[in-house]
Amino acid sequence: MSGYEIRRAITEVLGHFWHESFGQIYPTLAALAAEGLITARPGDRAGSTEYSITELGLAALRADLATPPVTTPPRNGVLLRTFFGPHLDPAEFAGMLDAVDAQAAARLATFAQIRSDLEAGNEHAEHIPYWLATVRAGELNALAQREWVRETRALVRPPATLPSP
Amino acid sequence: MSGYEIRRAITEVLGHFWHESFGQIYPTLAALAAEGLITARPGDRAGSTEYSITELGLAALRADLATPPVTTPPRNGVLLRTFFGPHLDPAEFAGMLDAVDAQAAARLATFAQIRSDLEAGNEHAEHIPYWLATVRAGELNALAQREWVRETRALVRPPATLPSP
DNA sequence: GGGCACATGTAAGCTGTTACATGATTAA
DNA sequence: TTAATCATGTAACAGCTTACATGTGCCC
Repeated sequence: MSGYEIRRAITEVLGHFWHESFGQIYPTLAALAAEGLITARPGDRAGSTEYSITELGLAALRADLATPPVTTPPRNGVLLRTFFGPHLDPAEFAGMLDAVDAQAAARLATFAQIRSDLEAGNEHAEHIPYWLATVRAGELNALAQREWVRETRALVRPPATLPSP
Repeated sequence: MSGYEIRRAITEVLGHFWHESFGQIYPTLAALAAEGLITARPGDRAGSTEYSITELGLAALRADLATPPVTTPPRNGVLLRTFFGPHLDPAEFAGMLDAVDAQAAARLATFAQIRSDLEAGNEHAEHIPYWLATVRAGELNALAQREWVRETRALVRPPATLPSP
């Protein structure tokens, strides 16, 4: 693939759990080619370069994947605002919850589409269970977020007391 | 609070959804003091400085909180490894799932402790629902992760076919 | 001819981490 | 007395984003 295609593949395929910018991709491709982990050749379009992984590169990839995953320290803006809830305008806070819910719902719709595409296709058979697992992670996460929104709405705006009989 | 205390409070109280390092905290405190958003005074211990928020600072905090949360682009090492699952040794992959599950279980235990502390105390009454909401977010997220591990184990290692009668 | 998608690459600059240097206070 | 904790601050650097500069090829 070319750098451009790699970017698109990362955005479209890994989008819900990974990202890279051009500023990372192009210098990295040059570095990987210099190390012999990938090879470069002219692409179909003028000026474009297509890359392929080498045996050495595949070994390096596998060694990297065998490394324990790095967990990035958390910076969750929604929960930070929730923590300081009493300092926010209630309507503002409710609006934020609505936005979280709507985004989670939209993600669920996307995942449903990806899931049905994956289940319909019959290529890459050995990869399918793993790809479905990443989609499932997205679904479970979105479902948990929607549940959190429901519970939080109830928590912060307790129901009015029933009129006494 | 002093910078050191702020660090500890962030780690202990906001730890599951926020973090800051000393390299951020000390320069930021100096900048905030220069802007008049906080005031500095000598602390109890020799060489320590305690800070308090000013009215101006409180207004700035509220303005910041009213801003839409910034969502950091995702880099999920576990899902990246899952996506490339067929390139991993199955035992390695299973070990990663075990680790994810164990970490989620540990987080659930921590959250249970925090929750009971929050429910027992009767200070900061107006904050309690919001603090419980952040804990609940951690719980729901950990539960979703454990469910994902269960489902993924089944997905990638399909049950042996039953012996025919 | 214009606009869009494809395509590459770099430079400026911001954010944030890590490591280090330094020292006071407290508990074992 | 010695280790741990409290406490501050900086410098080097890693990582990454954004904006910009530049150009091709296709479709309307």
